[in-house]
Amino acid sequence: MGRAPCCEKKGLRRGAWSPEEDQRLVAYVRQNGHPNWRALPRQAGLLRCGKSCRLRWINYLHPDIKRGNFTADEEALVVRLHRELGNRWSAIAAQLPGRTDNEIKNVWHTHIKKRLGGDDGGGTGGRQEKKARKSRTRTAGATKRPAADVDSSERQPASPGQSSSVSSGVTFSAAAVSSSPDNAAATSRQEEQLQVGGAGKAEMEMEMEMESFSSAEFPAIDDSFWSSADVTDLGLCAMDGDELGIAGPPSSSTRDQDMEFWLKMLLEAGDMRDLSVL
DNA sequence: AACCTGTGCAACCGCTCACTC
DNA sequence: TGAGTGAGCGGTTGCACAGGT
Repeated sequence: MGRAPCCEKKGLRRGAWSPEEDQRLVAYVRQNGHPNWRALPRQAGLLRCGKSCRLRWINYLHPDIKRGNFTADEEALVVRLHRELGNRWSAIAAQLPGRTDNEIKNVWHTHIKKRLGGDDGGGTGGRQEKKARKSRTRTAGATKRPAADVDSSERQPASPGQSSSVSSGVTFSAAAVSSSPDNAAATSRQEEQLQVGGAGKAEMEMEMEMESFSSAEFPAIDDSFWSSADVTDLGLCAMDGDELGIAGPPSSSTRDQDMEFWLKMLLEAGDMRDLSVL
């Protein structure tokens, strides 16, 4: 019963929105609201799919949207809500005024999940692998947007207040943090890496060793840890070791020292479990 | 300087739900 | 009651850019 496509794609623009389009959309919605997204683009004089307009409005143009990096509190809330609600981003977004489901989803996949120690089993788990593949093919001269696409000069600059690399703080070694559910995934990641590169094999082996150590010897760090003694409250995202009063990973450290540092951090963090914040 | 790789985010895709007729 | 339609949601992709080699 093939559903009709949400819009006739022929002749419609795709890709990044130009300032003029934004302006039109905002002006139209301000004046008329959005009783019917499907009809809106035509009425507003936009060569866009209604769905696309809706998305643009909700995720970017809506006056209540809060731009910029997530605060520690917001991240903590996302972590907690995700634990309660799963990947129901819209439900999570409802608890974070000014944040959209899309934004939260992005933040989750790019920042938080990584910090929590990798794949949560859902969604974009294969991202790294795909990216790697893509990079390989891209250099061989592949992916470009369709011709209908906007040219790059029209591309939106990063939104106001948004630095393009917003990486917040410390990057955990996946091995050191890997909390129990993820061992399989982590292992496969490592296997993958082992296949890819000959260099650094010793490091890999060490990581794998560390990982088996962490899963065997560590008390399992369950999700409640991350939500109770929140990551941010441990200062793991925004502070370095000095600020914590803990000797940070020596700047010219060897990898072993790094490992030791993070192990120590995690062990100490484990003692902070009942520092319940939320 | 040139190239390669990883990251972050905006946008798209496809599915499901809710509603109407 | 079932088909058609619009809206919403979650997953995925494409691209720019930063950092590394």
